[in-house]
Amino acid sequence: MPEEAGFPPAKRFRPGAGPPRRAGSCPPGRRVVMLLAAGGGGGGGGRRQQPPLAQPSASPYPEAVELQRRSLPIFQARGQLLAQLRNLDSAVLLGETGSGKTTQIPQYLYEGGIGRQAVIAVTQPRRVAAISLATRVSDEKRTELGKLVGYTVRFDDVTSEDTKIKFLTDGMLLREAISDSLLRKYSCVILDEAHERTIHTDVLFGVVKAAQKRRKELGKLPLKVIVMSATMDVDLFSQYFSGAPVLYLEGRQHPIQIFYTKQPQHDYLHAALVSVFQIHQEAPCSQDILVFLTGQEEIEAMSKTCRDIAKHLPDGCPSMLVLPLYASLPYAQQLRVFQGAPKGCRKVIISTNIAETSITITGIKYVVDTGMVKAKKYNPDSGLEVLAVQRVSKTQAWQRTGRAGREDSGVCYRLYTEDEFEKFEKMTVPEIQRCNLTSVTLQLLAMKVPDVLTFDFMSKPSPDHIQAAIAQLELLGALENKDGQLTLTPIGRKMAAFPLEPKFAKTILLSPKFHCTEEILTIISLLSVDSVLYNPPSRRDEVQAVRKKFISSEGDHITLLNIYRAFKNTGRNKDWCKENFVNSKNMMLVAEVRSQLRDICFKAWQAAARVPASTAGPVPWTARGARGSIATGGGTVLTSGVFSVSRFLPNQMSMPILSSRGDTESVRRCLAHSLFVSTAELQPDGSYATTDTHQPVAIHPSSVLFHCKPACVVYTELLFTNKCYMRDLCVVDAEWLYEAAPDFFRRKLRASRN
DNA sequence: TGAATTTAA
Repeated sequence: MPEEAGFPPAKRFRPGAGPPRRAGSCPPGRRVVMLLAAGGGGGGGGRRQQPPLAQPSASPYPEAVELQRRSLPIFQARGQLLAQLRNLDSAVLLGETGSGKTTQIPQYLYEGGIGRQAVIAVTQPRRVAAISLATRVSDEKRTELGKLVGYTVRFDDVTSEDTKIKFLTDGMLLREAISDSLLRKYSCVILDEAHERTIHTDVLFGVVKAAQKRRKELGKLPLKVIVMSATMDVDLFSQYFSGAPVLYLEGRQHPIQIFYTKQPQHDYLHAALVSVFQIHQEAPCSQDILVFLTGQEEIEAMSKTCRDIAKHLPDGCPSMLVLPLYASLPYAQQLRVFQGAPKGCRKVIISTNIAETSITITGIKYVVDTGMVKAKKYNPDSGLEVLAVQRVSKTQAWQRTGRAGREDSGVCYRLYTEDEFEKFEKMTVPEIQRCNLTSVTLQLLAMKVPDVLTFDFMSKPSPDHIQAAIAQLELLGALENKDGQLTLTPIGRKMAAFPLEPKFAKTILLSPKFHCTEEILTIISLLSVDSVLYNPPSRRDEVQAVRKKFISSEGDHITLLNIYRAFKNTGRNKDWCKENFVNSKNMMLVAEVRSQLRDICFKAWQAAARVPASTAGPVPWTARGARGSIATGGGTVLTSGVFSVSRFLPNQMSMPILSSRGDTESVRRCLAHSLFVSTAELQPDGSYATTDTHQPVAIHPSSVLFHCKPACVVYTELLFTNKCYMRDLCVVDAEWLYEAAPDFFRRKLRASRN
């Protein structure tokens, strides 16, 4: 293979769960039950007699579907699997990709009469997966989606009273746990893709374990927990669920050849380029290539280089279709990776880690793995989040490799040596140890977890890390400390009702005081969705020219508000989006988020009204001489005397959703009052430093304030990349900040010192 | 003064 990269002979692997193994030797779990012997897909050798389905009469599906289900590797283990699962409270299921575990196990349980008393939940880290799995399983059961089999994701609940098998995002189940921490609706919770260790799955581990224990103590319907993982590191899962047995299922993956480089590569981009063209010159052009790089800029640059080189290849060499792939690419361009290349042309996809799990492309024969990712790390000392290019973990490398063997045998070029690979971390550090914990902490407190610091996390974040989250929540007024016991304040409870970062929830809850809830709802929706602005580096001048008309000297929040208004005024027009370099898919999402938040404003009020007066506390908003229009929440009527409110309030009202009309100052005041922890001030030397810790920071070049030097700003995000950048800034008056939090700012603000 | 991985509620 590529001479410069210097690949020695390949090794053969069956990917999915990791390196090759012999049946007897692994996996390393404690009580391992091998449910399916090797050779499942081969067809040769002694074919086992197929066990009949639970009730012969319960087979209403046409033969084709039935045959298809029976042909899955997992089917041969069905009887054993059910026998095991019937008697277990908890189990860990290690199933390679292609084993059929996610679609079949919920059906087996249901058909076997396990967990029929209530609902079987299957969680997924991603929305699309939850939806497509539910669709698939309801097809297999020949039922209408939303009847026996349904799904619940944000903005979309396709379930009914008949639903017994429910696919949902892990974030959604977590949200449900806030109002019912015992998960009473469910007889069984299957946590799928557990190896990905998303922050939501990790919190769910603890929630589900606690619910299981508590239900047992109370003599209620037992809760069965099944953890499903596609990688070998299941020991931790098993230990966490008091030594739950590990059931092992073999999958059906195609063999993949792996090449390592002979020498370490100091320039992985160059090595990737060489590899791509080497493959291109040698392999049949119907075989596509997938390259893993780290980010947009790198990918765009590499795409351009590839296209340039492809133009000047010798005769007889196939042509090349180069497609970049990353999350912020407009949806229409993302879709192109699924289309086949024209005849005589090879498809080369250059992607971020989005193609590791989120997007699956068929027909990939070759994977080129640079061994690098861009990922967030958390620095507990400074409390800063750092985004940096780093080495992948072994798990990630296997995941990438597996992308080559989905339909047929494949090849993976690893642009690092085998020795280097051996030094990679075994697993990716779980997200819960890598990011800000304020949201999680608020959610746990809303579930009335007695002590967040001792919460039974599978992989504990450091105490400093949790303490920092508690401190943030205290500053936001969400917490109070009653005799050493942390509890939520009434505002804190309302904050937990919003599917937002706590500081954004607080902003909304404060907005009535500034008569600008309409505007704040829009701004917060825009901030809580992926960027609606599309900035192709190659068309920078065009973008700048077009964006000029929206720009506000008051900062990014007001600018975003202008863009949303323009979008709305054009009737949510897609062509308008395209002309203005606005990501229409994200913009539509903003509108959905906004209406959800608006609903919650009404509900949060109603919920607060139900709390007895003694504990309700003062209501955070008062309607003094209303400017603008008042919207009422679907005829909400509150009984007077149920809660304590200021005497200025009328008897009958709901949370006032007012518009400040053209008054942007009150919007900025509102932001100052809720984001005061995140302020930075101009220093005498022209640089910026945060007010709180005097961390040197800079205005991000994407900000409309990049060329300006306002004295004082609040920002919504701080991220360390090349520098410590503030993103989404709003110009504020130092006086407003002082007014918002006099204790916090005493002797801190430059303005108050001078 | 110069640039963002990804997912979810």
